[in-house]
This record gives sequence, structure tokens and C-alpha cells, in this order.
Amino acid sequence: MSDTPLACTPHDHAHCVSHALAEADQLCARQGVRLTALRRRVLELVWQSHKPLGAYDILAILSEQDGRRAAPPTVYRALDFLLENGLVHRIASLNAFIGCNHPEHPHQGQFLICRDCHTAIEMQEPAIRNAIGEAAAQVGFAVEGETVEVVGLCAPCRRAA
Amino acid sequence: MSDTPLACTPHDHAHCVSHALAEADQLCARQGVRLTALRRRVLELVWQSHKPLGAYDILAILSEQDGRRAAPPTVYRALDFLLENGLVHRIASLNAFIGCNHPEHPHQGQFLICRDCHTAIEMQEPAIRNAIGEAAAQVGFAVEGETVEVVGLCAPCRRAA
DNA sequence: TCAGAATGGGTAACATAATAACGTCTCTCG
DNA sequence: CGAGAGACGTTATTATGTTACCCATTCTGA
Repeated sequence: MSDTPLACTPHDHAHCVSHALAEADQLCARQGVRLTALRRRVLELVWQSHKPLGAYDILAILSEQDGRRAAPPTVYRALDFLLENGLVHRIASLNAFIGCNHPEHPHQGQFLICRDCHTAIEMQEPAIRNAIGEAAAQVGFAVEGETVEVVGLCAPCRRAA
Repeated sequence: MSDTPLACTPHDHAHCVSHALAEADQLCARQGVRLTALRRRVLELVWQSHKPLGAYDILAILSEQDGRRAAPPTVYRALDFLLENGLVHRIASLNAFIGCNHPEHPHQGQFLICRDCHTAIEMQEPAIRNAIGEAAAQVGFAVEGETVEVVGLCAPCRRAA
């Protein structure tokens, strides 16, 4: 298992995607689940876009680029599989999906979403998780899952503005 | 302006709703915006439900209970108004709306959502906001809005389980 | 008081997101 | 091989959200 996070800059994006796919292959093999051609392709599409991708965006690509006859259930089933196995995250505020940077251990992501370029940056901040956990504990609430999605301007877009 | 938060227990729910509506009246008057009958009614419906309410739920109540002919745009316009003026919050992970406990100052809520009884508890935890702000600052991200939605079990449902 | 603008709201159609139900194929595994 | 499970295609349907257009009311200022 790689220790290096999968963060990457645009210039090595292709490598980053293939790295993610290879890691997904290994993970699925270890879990005894099948990363079928369709599921792998959907994962590739999600990874190729640093912007969160909607289910119907994926659907369109599968139809137009791949020539595959695909209806919504096809895509949603693949996405469900990828979500269950921690390979992608769902961004609730966008109804969209993005590749997980750290699929090797289960977690829920925290995201910084740029309103200008729509890039989503995944974070894993224990401080945020802890703050939520403490606040919940104060009112006796048992946390099972967190959604943290922050909208704003990313550093490049701030400079460009 | 009242200093008392609008938190309330079920037994004084009617009072709590009327309090919220009265506060909304004052706020809109101060802002010079019009809390029309329709908008006020939608706000009342949202407040009457401690569970987040979907736009189409509101639509159904307006049609069935009030006998008002209402189509989606009617409800969404009212909700947009209430959102803009900080009188309700939108829960992205549920596509639903809930009354804001602290409409007197603009903010984005943090929510604990019970997966069993579907009650949503609004929080205003500076610790969470600060943790997010610090994490964002580290990567040069300018925060404009936060979505914090935590799913789990509320205290009463934990005891009942 | 009246003309015109601004605002609120009704109507229809459309766009996007997600699920249900059923059938077929294929890949194991005994 | 043959039974069962899993994966995927197909059709239809439901849920959620938006757009365009029109009409009525209200506000404003000559």
C-alpha cells in the first residue's frame, strides 16, 4: 500500500489517474470484489476530472465517447459500488462525485470547493472531525457520518481574480 | 431583538413557531423587504416541522391544506426569499429546508441530523468554523460558505434503541 | 388620479437526479 | 455440466429543481 497521497498537479494528471486506478485494482483484489470494466471506466472518468462529476455527465460520456448504451441505473450502480468501496466520494451540495485520494482506509471526506473553477480539494483534518465530535457529544448525539463541504475561492482563482 | 435563542421543546412548539414568525416579521420590516402571506405561510410550515421539509412537501401542504393552487416555482421563490433573508436553511444532503434558529444575524448552520427520527439540530460551534477556517487558510482557500451536516442518532433515539 | 415600473405569483413545460422492476448474460463453484 | 449469484441492459417512473411567459397588484411620481 502506498504511503504517498494521490495529490497531483495538472501536468502529471495522466500518471495520477493511472496510479489511482492501479491502487483501486489492488484494493478490490484484496477485498475480493470485482472492479469490472464498467466500474473501472467510471472510476477513470471521475478521476480524470478534478471537478466533481454528475451522474448524468458520466452517462453522457459513456454514451458519446464509448458508444456504450447506458441508462441511469448503469451509472448509479457503478457509483454505488465505488462509494461502498471508498473509491469515490459524493458531494451532497453538488449532487456530484469525485475520486477519493485515500481509498486505502474508509473515511468521509471534507472538501474545499472553488466556486470559480469548480475544483474540489479533499481534506482530512482531524481538527474538524474532533470539533464536530465534541459538539455532538455535548448534546448526546452519536456521529455516524459527516458532510463537510466548504465553498469559496481556491488559491489560483484568488490570484486570478 | 431578542437575545433568547428560539430553541424549544415540543410542548411549547406552537409558541415557538409564533415567536419565530414574529421575529421574522420584525426582521423583514427592518430590512425593508416584504414577508408576504405566502412567504410567511411557507416559513410557518417549515417551522412547524422540526424535521427538514422538502419543497414538494410544502407544495403538497399548500395544495391540500390551504387549497391554494401552487406549482413548484411558487414554493421555490418563497424558499429563495427566506434563504436570502436568513430565515431558513437548506440541508444539502436531504434536499430539504428547516427554520433558522438565529435569523437575526447571517450565518450558515451546522446540523446534527438524526437518521431515525429525522430531527435536525442546528449548532453554531465556533470551534468547527475555526477548524475549517484554519484548514482552508493553510492551502490559501478563501471560505465563503460552509456546509456541515452530521448524520447519526440523537440522544432520545439512542436511548430508545 | 393616472401611467409606467417593479414586484409577486400562477401556469406550463422542461431539465436534472435517482429509483423500481424485470430480464438476460456470465462467471464462478460445487 | 448446471445451479445460483452477481453484473448489467432496458423500460418506466418518481423526485427534485429550473425556465419562460403571462397576468395582477402595488408602488411611485408627474
